[in-house]
Amino acid sequence: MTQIRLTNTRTRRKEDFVPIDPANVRLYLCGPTVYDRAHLGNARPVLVFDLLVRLLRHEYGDRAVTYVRNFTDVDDKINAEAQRRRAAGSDLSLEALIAERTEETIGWYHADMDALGALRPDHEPRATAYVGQMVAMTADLIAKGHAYEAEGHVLFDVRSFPDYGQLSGRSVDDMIAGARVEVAPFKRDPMDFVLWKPSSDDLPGWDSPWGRGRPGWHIECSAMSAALLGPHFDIHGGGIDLQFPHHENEIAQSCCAHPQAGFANVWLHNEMLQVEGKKMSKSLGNFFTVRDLLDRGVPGEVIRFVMLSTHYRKPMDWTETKAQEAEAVLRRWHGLVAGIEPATSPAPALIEALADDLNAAGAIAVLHDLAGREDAAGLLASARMLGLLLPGMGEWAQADGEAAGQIEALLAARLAARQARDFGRADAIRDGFAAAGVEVKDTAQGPEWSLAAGFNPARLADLARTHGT
RNA sequence: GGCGGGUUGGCGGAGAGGUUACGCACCGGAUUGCAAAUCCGUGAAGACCGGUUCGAUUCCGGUACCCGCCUCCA
Repeated sequence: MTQIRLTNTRTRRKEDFVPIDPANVRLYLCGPTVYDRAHLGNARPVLVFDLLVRLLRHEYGDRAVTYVRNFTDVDDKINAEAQRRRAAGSDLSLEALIAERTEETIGWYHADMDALGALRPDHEPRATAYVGQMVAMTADLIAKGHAYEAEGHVLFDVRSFPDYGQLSGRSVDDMIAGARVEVAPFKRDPMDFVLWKPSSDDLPGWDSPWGRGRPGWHIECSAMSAALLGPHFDIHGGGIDLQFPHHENEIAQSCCAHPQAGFANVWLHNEMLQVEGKKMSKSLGNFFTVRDLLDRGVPGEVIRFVMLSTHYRKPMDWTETKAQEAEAVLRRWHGLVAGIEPATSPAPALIEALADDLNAAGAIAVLHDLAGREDAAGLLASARMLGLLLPGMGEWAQADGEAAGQIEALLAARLAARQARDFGRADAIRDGFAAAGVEVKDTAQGPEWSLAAGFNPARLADLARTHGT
Protein backbone atom coordinates (compact mmCIF):
# COMPACT_ATOMS: atom_id res chain seq x y z
CA MET A 1 0.00 0.00 0.00
CA THR A 2 1.26 3.44 -0.93
CA GLN A 3 1.11 6.22 1.62
CA ILE A 4 -0.95 9.05 0.20
CA ARG A 5 0.22 12.55 1.06
CA LEU A 6 -1.95 15.62 0.59
CA THR A 7 -1.38 19.32 1.15
CA ASN A 8 -3.83 20.35 3.82
CA THR A 9 -4.82 23.99 3.48
CA ARG A 10 -5.82 24.01 7.13
CA THR A 11 -2.28 23.28 8.32
CA ARG A 12 -0.50 24.58 5.20
CA ARG A 13 1.55 21.41 5.12
CA LYS A 14 1.82 18.24 3.11
CA GLU A 15 0.67 15.48 5.44
CA ASP A 16 0.27 11.72 5.43
CA PHE A 17 -3.35 10.93 4.71
CA VAL A 18 -4.84 8.76 7.44
CA PRO A 19 -8.52 7.94 6.95
CA ILE A 20 -10.91 8.10 9.86
CA ASP A 21 -12.31 4.76 8.72
CA PRO A 22 -10.35 2.93 6.00
CA ALA A 23 -13.52 1.04 5.12
CA ASN A 24 -15.34 4.28 4.37
CA VAL A 25 -13.23 7.20 3.24
CA ARG A 26 -15.49 10.24 2.95
CA LEU A 27 -15.09 13.27 0.70
CA TYR A 28 -17.14 16.37 0.05
CA LEU A 29 -16.64 18.70 -2.89
CA CYS A 30 -18.49 21.99 -3.24
CA GLY A 31 -20.41 21.65 -6.45
CA PRO A 32 -21.91 24.15 -8.86
CA THR A 33 -24.66 26.67 -8.49
CA VAL A 34 -26.98 25.47 -11.20
CA TYR A 35 -27.97 28.59 -13.05
CA ASP A 36 -25.88 28.23 -16.21
CA ARG A 37 -23.43 26.07 -18.12
CA ALA A 38 -20.25 25.12 -16.27
CA HIS A 39 -17.33 27.23 -17.40
CA LEU A 40 -13.89 25.78 -17.85
CA GLY A 41 -12.77 26.79 -14.38
CA ASN A 42 -15.60 24.77 -12.86
CA ALA A 43 -14.06 21.66 -14.34
CA ARG A 44 -10.80 21.94 -12.45
CA PRO A 45 -11.93 20.92 -8.94
CA VAL A 46 -14.10 18.23 -10.47
CA LEU A 47 -11.09 16.71 -12.20
CA VAL A 48 -8.87 17.09 -9.14
CA PHE A 49 -11.41 15.23 -7.03
CA ASP A 50 -11.98 12.70 -9.78
CA LEU A 51 -8.29 11.88 -9.68
CA LEU A 52 -8.33 11.77 -5.89
CA VAL A 53 -11.33 9.44 -5.81
CA ARG A 54 -9.75 7.12 -8.36
CA LEU A 55 -6.58 7.01 -6.26
CA LEU A 56 -8.45 6.42 -3.00
CA ARG A 57 -10.52 3.64 -4.59
CA HIS A 58 -7.32 2.07 -5.88
CA GLU A 59 -5.77 2.12 -2.41
CA TYR A 60 -8.75 1.44 -0.17
CA GLY A 61 -11.11 -0.42 -2.49
CA ASP A 62 -13.96 0.55 -4.78
CA ARG A 63 -16.60 0.36 -2.06
CA ALA A 64 -14.52 2.05 0.61
CA VAL A 65 -14.94 5.60 -0.69
CA THR A 66 -17.97 7.85 -0.41
CA TYR A 67 -17.87 10.91 -2.62
CA VAL A 68 -20.44 13.69 -2.23
CA ARG A 69 -20.79 16.73 -4.47
CA ASN A 70 -23.75 19.05 -4.05
CA PHE A 71 -25.88 21.05 -6.41
CA THR A 72 -26.69 24.53 -5.14
CA ASP A 73 -30.20 25.14 -6.37
CA VAL A 74 -31.13 27.91 -3.94
CA ASP A 75 -29.55 31.07 -5.19
CA ASP A 76 -30.45 34.59 -6.18
CA LYS A 77 -29.01 34.15 -9.67
CA ILE A 78 -31.39 31.25 -10.22
CA ASN A 79 -34.27 33.33 -8.87
CA ALA A 80 -33.32 36.17 -11.16
CA GLU A 81 -33.30 33.88 -14.17
CA ALA A 82 -36.71 32.48 -13.26
CA GLN A 83 -38.10 35.96 -12.77
CA ARG A 84 -36.67 36.97 -16.12
CA ARG A 85 -38.42 34.04 -17.80
CA ARG A 86 -41.70 34.92 -16.19
CA ALA A 87 -41.31 38.54 -17.21
CA ALA A 88 -40.69 37.26 -20.71
CA GLY A 89 -44.17 35.80 -20.72
CA SER A 90 -43.94 32.32 -19.25
CA ASP A 91 -47.17 31.06 -17.64
CA LEU A 92 -45.36 28.79 -15.21
CA SER A 93 -45.08 29.55 -11.51
CA LEU A 94 -41.81 30.81 -10.15
CA GLU A 95 -41.18 27.50 -8.42
CA ALA A 96 -41.83 25.63 -11.66
CA LEU A 97 -39.55 27.94 -13.58
CA ILE A 98 -36.81 27.47 -11.02
CA ALA A 99 -37.21 23.71 -11.14
CA GLU A 100 -37.12 23.83 -14.91
CA ARG A 101 -33.97 25.88 -14.94
CA THR A 102 -32.12 23.84 -12.35
CA GLU A 103 -33.10 20.51 -13.93
CA GLU A 104 -31.91 21.71 -17.29
CA THR A 105 -28.63 22.96 -15.86
CA ILE A 106 -27.98 19.77 -13.93
CA GLY A 107 -28.48 17.81 -17.14
CA TRP A 108 -25.94 20.01 -18.90
CA TYR A 109 -23.52 19.68 -16.03
CA HIS A 110 -23.73 15.90 -16.07
CA ALA A 111 -23.22 15.75 -19.82
CA ASP A 112 -20.24 18.10 -19.74
CA MET A 113 -18.48 16.44 -16.81
CA ASP A 114 -19.16 12.99 -18.28
CA ALA A 115 -17.43 14.17 -21.44
CA LEU A 116 -14.34 14.92 -19.36
CA GLY A 117 -14.34 11.38 -18.05
CA ALA A 118 -15.26 12.48 -14.52
CA LEU A 119 -16.94 9.83 -12.40
CA ARG A 120 -20.33 10.70 -10.97
CA PRO A 121 -20.20 11.14 -7.20
CA ASP A 122 -21.98 8.65 -4.97
CA HIS A 123 -24.36 11.36 -3.79
CA GLU A 124 -25.34 14.60 -5.48
CA PRO A 125 -27.60 16.28 -2.96
CA ARG A 126 -29.62 19.33 -3.91
CA ALA A 127 -29.90 22.12 -1.41
CA THR A 128 -33.68 22.31 -1.83
CA ALA A 129 -33.97 18.75 -0.52
CA TYR A 130 -32.17 19.62 2.73
CA VAL A 131 -33.84 22.82 3.82
CA GLY A 132 -35.31 21.00 6.83
CA GLN A 133 -31.83 20.02 7.99
CA MET A 134 -30.63 23.58 7.45
CA VAL A 135 -33.47 24.98 9.55
CA ALA A 136 -32.70 22.47 12.29
CA MET A 137 -29.01 23.32 12.25
CA THR A 138 -29.75 27.03 12.33
CA ALA A 139 -32.09 26.59 15.30
CA ASP A 140 -29.44 24.52 17.05
CA LEU A 141 -26.82 27.24 16.50
CA ILE A 142 -29.18 29.79 18.02
CA ALA A 143 -29.79 27.49 20.99
CA LYS A 144 -26.04 27.07 21.50
CA GLY A 145 -25.47 30.81 21.45
CA HIS A 146 -23.64 30.98 18.13
CA ALA A 147 -26.38 32.67 16.12
CA TYR A 148 -29.03 35.29 16.65
CA GLU A 149 -32.20 36.48 15.01
CA ALA A 150 -32.50 40.05 13.78
CA GLU A 151 -35.20 41.55 11.56
CA GLY A 152 -36.23 38.23 10.06
CA HIS A 153 -32.64 37.20 9.45
CA VAL A 154 -30.59 34.70 11.37
CA LEU A 155 -26.93 35.59 11.60
CA PHE A 156 -23.92 33.63 12.70
CA ASP A 157 -22.03 35.38 15.49
CA VAL A 158 -18.38 35.13 14.43
CA ARG A 159 -17.18 36.44 17.79
CA SER A 160 -18.66 33.33 19.41
CA PHE A 161 -16.19 31.10 17.55
CA PRO A 162 -12.61 31.94 18.53
CA ASP A 163 -11.13 29.93 15.65
CA TYR A 164 -12.95 31.97 13.03
CA GLY A 165 -10.43 32.86 10.29
CA GLN A 166 -8.08 29.98 11.07
CA LEU A 167 -8.51 28.26 7.70
CA SER A 168 -7.82 31.32 5.62
CA GLY A 169 -5.24 32.82 7.96
CA ARG A 170 -7.17 35.96 8.74
CA SER A 171 -8.36 37.50 11.93
CA VAL A 172 -11.75 39.10 12.27
CA ASP A 173 -10.09 42.37 13.18
CA ASP A 174 -7.87 42.32 10.08
CA MET A 175 -10.83 41.71 7.86
CA ILE A 176 -12.78 44.52 9.36
CA ALA A 177 -9.76 46.75 8.82
CA GLY A 178 -9.97 45.77 5.15
CA ALA A 179 -13.55 47.00 5.39
CA ARG A 180 -15.24 45.86 2.27
CA VAL A 181 -17.97 44.08 4.12
CA GLU A 182 -21.62 44.68 3.59
CA VAL A 183 -22.68 46.64 6.61
CA ALA A 184 -26.15 45.63 7.61
CA PRO A 185 -27.31 47.63 10.60
CA PHE A 186 -28.74 44.60 12.37
CA LYS A 187 -25.39 42.77 12.46
CA ARG A 188 -23.64 42.61 15.78
CA ASP A 189 -20.31 42.37 14.00
CA PRO A 190 -19.62 43.32 10.38
CA MET A 191 -18.25 39.83 9.68
CA ASP A 192 -21.40 38.05 10.87
CA PHE A 193 -22.92 36.15 7.98
CA VAL A 194 -26.41 35.04 7.08
CA LEU A 195 -27.79 31.62 7.98
CA TRP A 196 -31.35 32.45 7.04
CA LYS A 197 -32.94 35.41 5.29
CA PRO A 198 -36.55 36.42 4.65
CA SER A 199 -38.15 35.93 1.25
CA SER A 200 -40.59 38.36 -0.26
CA ASP A 201 -43.68 36.92 -1.95
CA ASP A 202 -42.05 36.96 -5.38
CA LEU A 203 -39.15 34.79 -4.22
CA PRO A 204 -39.07 31.12 -3.27
CA GLY A 205 -39.29 30.50 0.45
CA TRP A 206 -39.78 27.91 3.12
CA ASP A 207 -41.55 28.18 6.45
CA SER A 208 -39.29 28.46 9.44
CA PRO A 209 -39.38 29.59 13.07
CA TRP A 210 -38.22 32.98 11.74
CA GLY A 211 -40.91 33.30 9.12
CA ARG A 212 -40.98 32.45 5.44
CA GLY A 213 -37.48 32.65 4.04
CA ARG A 214 -34.57 30.88 2.47
CA PRO A 215 -31.18 29.69 3.65
CA GLY A 216 -27.92 31.57 3.30
CA TRP A 217 -25.37 30.08 0.98
CA HIS A 218 -22.95 28.48 3.44
CA ILE A 219 -25.34 26.52 5.62
CA GLU A 220 -26.26 24.06 2.87
CA CYS A 221 -22.84 22.44 2.73
CA SER A 222 -22.70 22.12 6.51
CA ALA A 223 -26.14 20.51 6.58
CA MET A 224 -25.63 18.19 3.63
CA SER A 225 -22.16 17.00 4.57
CA ALA A 226 -23.41 16.19 8.06
CA ALA A 227 -26.43 14.36 6.68
CA LEU A 228 -24.51 12.26 4.17
CA LEU A 229 -21.03 11.90 5.65
CA GLY A 230 -21.54 12.62 9.33
CA PRO A 231 -20.14 15.54 11.31
CA HIS A 232 -16.57 14.23 10.98
CA PHE A 233 -15.19 13.19 7.60
CA ASP A 234 -11.92 13.01 5.73
CA ILE A 235 -11.56 15.49 2.90
CA HIS A 236 -13.37 18.65 1.90
CA GLY A 237 -12.41 20.67 -1.12
CA GLY A 238 -13.07 23.19 -3.81
CA GLY A 239 -11.45 26.12 -5.55
CA ILE A 240 -9.11 28.32 -3.54
CA ASP A 241 -11.57 31.17 -3.99
CA LEU A 242 -13.94 29.26 -1.71
CA GLN A 243 -11.46 29.19 1.13
CA PHE A 244 -12.87 32.47 2.27
CA PRO A 245 -15.61 33.10 3.07
CA HIS A 246 -17.45 29.92 2.11
CA HIS A 247 -15.29 27.27 3.74
CA GLU A 248 -14.42 29.44 6.69
CA ASN A 249 -18.13 29.86 7.35
CA GLU A 250 -18.83 26.18 6.87
CA ILE A 251 -16.23 25.38 9.50
CA ALA A 252 -17.73 27.90 11.89
CA GLN A 253 -21.23 26.49 11.46
CA SER A 254 -20.28 22.84 11.58
CA CYS A 255 -17.79 23.04 14.41
CA CYS A 256 -20.20 25.03 16.55
CA ALA A 257 -23.11 22.71 15.80
CA HIS A 258 -20.99 19.60 16.43
CA PRO A 259 -18.33 20.79 18.88
CA GLN A 260 -16.70 17.39 19.46
CA ALA A 261 -16.74 16.15 15.89
CA GLY A 262 -13.93 18.00 14.14
CA PHE A 263 -15.60 18.42 10.72
CA ALA A 264 -13.22 17.85 7.78
CA ASN A 265 -9.72 16.59 8.57
CA VAL A 266 -8.12 17.65 5.30
CA TRP A 267 -8.93 20.71 3.22
CA LEU A 268 -7.91 20.56 -0.40
CA HIS A 269 -7.99 23.67 -2.55
CA ASN A 270 -7.08 23.97 -6.19
CA GLU A 271 -5.61 27.15 -7.64
CA MET A 272 -7.47 29.08 -10.26
CA LEU A 273 -7.65 28.72 -14.00
CA GLN A 274 -6.39 31.32 -16.43
CA VAL A 275 -6.77 31.58 -20.17
CA GLU A 276 -3.73 32.56 -22.23
CA GLY A 277 -2.16 34.05 -19.12
CA LYS A 278 -5.14 36.09 -18.02
CA LYS A 279 -8.05 35.63 -15.71
CA MET A 280 -11.02 34.18 -17.51
CA SER A 281 -13.72 36.82 -17.54
CA LYS A 282 -16.58 37.93 -19.68
CA SER A 283 -15.19 41.44 -19.96
CA LEU A 284 -11.89 40.22 -21.41
CA GLY A 285 -13.76 38.13 -23.94
CA ASN A 286 -11.90 34.98 -22.97
CA PHE A 287 -14.75 33.41 -21.05
CA PHE A 288 -15.93 30.05 -22.26
CA THR A 289 -17.73 26.99 -21.02
CA VAL A 290 -16.75 23.34 -21.22
CA ARG A 291 -19.51 22.96 -23.78
CA ASP A 292 -18.04 25.73 -25.94
CA LEU A 293 -14.80 23.77 -26.16
CA LEU A 294 -16.53 20.47 -26.84
CA ASP A 295 -18.63 22.08 -29.56
CA ARG A 296 -15.51 23.53 -31.13
CA GLY A 297 -14.23 20.00 -31.51
CA VAL A 298 -11.84 19.89 -28.56
CA PRO A 299 -12.36 16.39 -27.18
CA GLY A 300 -13.15 16.04 -23.49
CA GLU A 301 -10.16 13.74 -23.16
CA VAL A 302 -7.90 16.55 -24.44
CA ILE A 303 -9.39 19.00 -21.94
CA ARG A 304 -8.77 16.47 -19.19
CA PHE A 305 -5.17 15.91 -20.27
CA VAL A 306 -4.41 19.62 -20.31
CA MET A 307 -6.02 20.08 -16.89
CA LEU A 308 -3.99 17.24 -15.42
CA SER A 309 -0.72 18.49 -16.81
CA THR A 310 -0.53 21.32 -14.25
CA HIS A 311 -0.37 20.57 -10.55
CA TYR A 312 -3.66 21.42 -8.85
CA ARG A 313 -2.08 23.86 -6.40
CA LYS A 314 -0.62 26.00 -9.16
CA PRO A 315 -2.45 28.43 -11.36
CA MET A 316 -3.37 26.58 -14.53
CA ASP A 317 -3.16 28.37 -17.84
CA TRP A 318 -5.42 27.10 -20.62
CA THR A 319 -3.83 27.74 -24.00
CA GLU A 320 -4.58 26.64 -27.52
CA THR A 321 -1.02 25.33 -27.83
CA LYS A 322 -1.46 23.02 -24.87
CA ALA A 323 -4.67 21.65 -26.32
CA GLN A 324 -2.93 20.88 -29.62
CA GLU A 325 0.03 19.22 -27.95
CA ALA A 326 -2.28 17.15 -25.79
CA GLU A 327 -4.26 16.11 -28.81
CA ALA A 328 -1.13 14.97 -30.62
CA VAL A 329 0.06 12.93 -27.65
CA LEU A 330 -3.32 11.30 -27.14
CA ARG A 331 -3.64 10.40 -30.80
CA ARG A 332 -0.28 8.68 -30.63
CA TRP A 333 -1.20 6.79 -27.50
CA HIS A 334 -4.56 5.74 -28.87
CA GLY A 335 -2.72 4.29 -31.84
CA LEU A 336 -0.29 2.49 -29.56
CA VAL A 337 -2.94 0.82 -27.41
CA ALA A 338 -5.40 -0.05 -30.19
CA GLY A 339 -6.55 -3.63 -29.74
CA ILE A 340 -4.42 -4.10 -26.61
CA GLU A 341 -5.70 -5.44 -23.31
CA PRO A 342 -4.65 -3.35 -20.29
CA ALA A 343 -2.13 -4.74 -17.83
CA THR A 344 -3.59 -6.00 -14.57
CA SER A 345 -2.41 -2.95 -12.64
CA PRO A 346 -1.09 0.54 -13.27
CA ALA A 347 2.65 1.19 -13.04
CA PRO A 348 3.86 1.55 -9.42
CA ALA A 349 5.70 4.74 -10.38
CA LEU A 350 2.39 6.23 -11.49
CA ILE A 351 0.72 5.43 -8.19
CA GLU A 352 3.65 6.90 -6.33
CA ALA A 353 3.38 10.11 -8.31
CA LEU A 354 -0.33 10.39 -7.61
CA ALA A 355 0.10 9.52 -3.96
CA ASP A 356 2.51 12.43 -3.65
CA ASP A 357 -0.11 15.16 -3.39
CA LEU A 358 -1.74 14.21 -6.69
CA ASN A 359 1.27 14.89 -8.88
CA ALA A 360 -0.58 14.36 -12.11
CA ALA A 361 2.14 15.96 -14.21
CA GLY A 362 4.58 13.44 -12.80
CA ALA A 363 2.09 10.69 -13.55
CA ILE A 364 1.88 11.83 -17.15
CA ALA A 365 5.68 11.65 -17.35
CA VAL A 366 5.35 8.00 -16.30
CA LEU A 367 2.92 7.47 -19.17
CA HIS A 368 5.44 8.99 -21.58
CA ASP A 369 8.03 6.59 -20.25
CA LEU A 370 5.74 3.58 -20.77
CA ALA A 371 4.85 4.76 -24.26
CA GLY A 372 8.53 5.26 -25.04
CA ARG A 373 9.23 1.66 -24.09
CA GLU A 374 6.22 0.53 -26.12
CA ASP A 375 4.66 -1.04 -23.06
CA ALA A 376 1.16 -0.66 -24.49
CA ALA A 377 -0.56 -2.81 -21.87
CA GLY A 378 1.12 -0.91 -19.06
CA LEU A 379 0.39 2.41 -20.70
CA LEU A 380 -3.28 1.56 -21.04
CA ALA A 381 -3.72 0.39 -17.46
CA SER A 382 -1.83 3.41 -16.14
CA ALA A 383 -3.58 5.94 -18.35
CA ARG A 384 -6.95 4.62 -17.20
CA MET A 385 -5.91 5.28 -13.63
CA LEU A 386 -5.82 8.95 -14.68
CA GLY A 387 -9.12 8.66 -16.49
CA LEU A 388 -7.44 8.73 -19.89
CA LEU A 389 -7.72 6.19 -22.73
CA LEU A 390 -10.90 4.90 -21.14
CA PRO A 391 -13.08 2.53 -23.18
CA GLY A 392 -15.16 4.59 -25.59
CA MET A 393 -13.16 7.72 -24.91
CA GLY A 394 -11.00 7.70 -28.01
CA GLU A 395 -13.63 7.75 -30.70
CA TRP A 396 -12.61 11.26 -31.62
CA ALA A 397 -9.18 9.92 -32.58
CA GLN A 398 -10.60 7.38 -35.03
CA ALA A 399 -11.16 8.14 -38.68
CA ASP A 400 -14.65 7.49 -40.00
CA GLY A 401 -15.20 5.11 -42.89
CA GLU A 402 -15.27 7.82 -45.51
CA ALA A 403 -11.95 9.32 -44.46
CA ALA A 404 -10.39 5.89 -44.18
CA GLY A 405 -11.50 5.04 -47.72
CA GLN A 406 -10.07 8.27 -49.08
CA ILE A 407 -6.78 7.73 -47.33
CA GLU A 408 -6.45 4.16 -48.59
CA ALA A 409 -7.18 5.28 -52.15
CA LEU A 410 -4.60 8.07 -51.88
CA LEU A 411 -2.00 5.71 -50.51
CA ALA A 412 -2.58 3.40 -53.46
CA ALA A 413 -2.26 6.35 -55.85
CA ARG A 414 0.96 7.42 -54.19
CA LEU A 415 2.38 3.91 -54.39
CA ALA A 416 1.55 3.76 -58.10
CA ALA A 417 3.18 7.14 -58.68
CA ARG A 418 6.33 6.05 -56.87
CA GLN A 419 6.54 2.84 -58.82
CA ALA A 420 6.19 4.92 -62.00
CA ARG A 421 8.95 7.19 -60.61
CA ASP A 422 6.49 10.10 -60.82
CA PHE A 423 7.94 11.62 -57.67
CA GLY A 424 6.29 14.98 -58.26
CA ARG A 425 2.87 13.43 -57.87
CA ALA A 426 3.94 11.17 -55.01
CA ASP A 427 5.29 14.18 -53.15
CA ALA A 428 2.14 16.19 -53.81
CA ILE A 429 0.07 13.46 -52.17
CA ARG A 430 2.57 13.24 -49.31
CA ASP A 431 2.42 17.00 -48.70
CA GLY A 432 -1.34 16.93 -49.04
CA PHE A 433 -1.57 14.34 -46.27
CA ALA A 434 0.51 16.55 -44.01
CA ALA A 435 -1.66 19.56 -44.77
CA ALA A 436 -4.82 17.59 -44.06
CA GLY A 437 -3.47 16.29 -40.74
CA VAL A 438 -2.91 12.68 -41.79
CA GLU A 439 0.32 11.09 -40.64
CA VAL A 440 1.74 8.43 -42.87
CA LYS A 441 4.52 6.15 -41.73
CA ASP A 442 6.24 4.04 -44.35
CA THR A 443 7.27 0.83 -42.65
CA ALA A 444 8.83 -2.32 -43.99
CA GLN A 445 5.33 -3.83 -44.02
CA GLY A 446 3.93 -0.95 -46.08
CA PRO A 447 2.39 2.38 -45.13
CA GLU A 448 0.60 2.92 -41.83
CA TRP A 449 -1.49 6.00 -41.26
CA SER A 450 -3.10 7.82 -38.38
CA LEU A 451 -4.81 11.13 -37.82
CA ALA A 452 -2.73 13.92 -36.36
CA ALA A 453 -3.79 16.92 -34.31
CA GLY A 454 -5.68 19.29 -36.55
CA PHE A 455 -7.05 16.61 -38.90
CA ASN A 456 -9.08 18.38 -41.56
CA PRO A 457 -11.64 16.19 -43.39
CA ALA A 458 -12.37 18.87 -45.99
CA ARG A 459 -8.76 19.09 -47.08
CA LEU A 460 -8.54 15.34 -47.25
CA ALA A 461 -11.62 15.25 -49.46
CA ASP A 462 -10.05 17.87 -51.76
CA LEU A 463 -6.91 15.82 -51.96
CA ALA A 464 -8.87 12.69 -52.78
CA ARG A 465 -10.73 14.55 -55.51
CA THR A 466 -7.46 15.71 -57.06
CA HIS A 467 -5.39 12.57 -56.77
CA GLY A 468 -7.70 9.71 -55.93
CA THR A 469 -8.26 6.85 -58.26
C1' G B 1 -4.81 48.05 3.23
C1' G B 2 -5.09 42.51 4.74
C1' C B 3 -4.37 37.28 3.04
C1' G B 4 -2.56 33.60 -0.38
C1' G B 5 -0.09 31.52 -4.88
C1' G B 6 3.60 31.91 -8.63
C1' U B 7 8.58 33.14 -11.03
C1' U B 8 12.79 26.53 -13.75
C1' G B 9 16.24 25.50 -20.31
C1' G B 10 13.11 28.22 -26.95
C1' C B 11 7.94 26.72 -24.98
C1' G B 12 5.12 23.69 -21.42
C1' G B 13 6.10 21.50 -16.76
C1' A B 14 7.89 18.11 -12.21
C1' G B 15 10.90 16.10 -8.37
C1' A B 16 15.13 16.13 -5.31
C1' G B 17 20.33 19.80 -0.67
C1' G B 18 25.22 16.92 -4.18
C1' U B 19 23.83 12.10 -9.39
C1' U B 20 19.50 12.58 -17.01
C1' A B 21 12.89 14.75 -14.88
C1' C B 22 9.61 14.41 -18.70
C1' G B 23 6.97 16.32 -23.23
C1' C B 24 7.16 19.58 -27.49
C1' A B 25 10.61 22.34 -30.47
C1' C B 26 15.85 22.77 -32.15
C1' C B 27 20.66 20.78 -33.85
C1' G B 28 23.99 16.42 -35.66
C1' G B 29 23.89 11.30 -37.44
C1' A B 30 21.40 6.70 -39.24
C1' U B 31 17.32 5.62 -42.46
C1' U B 32 14.47 7.55 -47.17
C1' G B 33 14.08 8.72 -54.40
C1' C B 34 12.98 13.34 -51.21
C1' A B 35 10.28 13.32 -46.81
C1' A B 36 7.40 11.68 -42.58
C1' A B 37 7.73 8.31 -38.64
C1' U B 38 11.51 5.79 -35.98
C1' C B 39 16.38 5.04 -33.76
C1' C B 40 21.14 7.04 -31.86
C1' G B 41 23.36 11.41 -30.10
C1' U B 42 24.57 16.84 -28.66
C1' G B 43 23.16 21.24 -26.67
C1' A B 44 20.07 24.24 -23.25
C1' A B 45 17.53 26.11 -16.78
C1' G B 46 15.74 27.47 -12.19
C1' A B 47 13.66 36.21 -11.46
C1' C B 48 17.19 39.26 -8.40
C1' C B 49 20.17 40.15 -3.73
C1' G B 50 21.90 38.19 0.71
C1' G B 51 22.34 34.05 4.45
C1' U B 52 22.96 28.76 6.24
C1' U B 53 26.13 24.69 4.13
C1' C B 54 31.92 21.36 2.12
C1' G B 55 28.00 22.13 -1.62
C1' A B 56 21.37 25.29 -3.09
C1' U B 57 17.74 25.79 -8.52
C1' U B 58 16.14 22.83 -3.92
C1' C B 59 16.34 25.48 3.10
C1' C B 60 15.99 30.77 5.42
C1' G B 61 15.46 36.26 4.85
C1' G B 62 14.70 40.37 1.65
C1' U B 63 13.61 42.76 -3.29
C1' A B 64 11.17 42.87 -8.01
C1' C B 65 7.45 41.37 -11.19
C1' C B 66 2.93 38.41 -12.33
C1' C B 67 -1.73 36.17 -10.66
C1' G B 68 -5.73 35.45 -7.31
C1' C B 69 -8.86 36.19 -2.87
C1' C B 70 -10.96 39.71 0.80
C1' U B 71 -18.17 41.26 -2.94
C1' C B 72 -21.48 36.26 -6.41
C1' C B 73 -17.58 33.06 -7.98
C1' A B 74 -14.39 26.58 -8.71
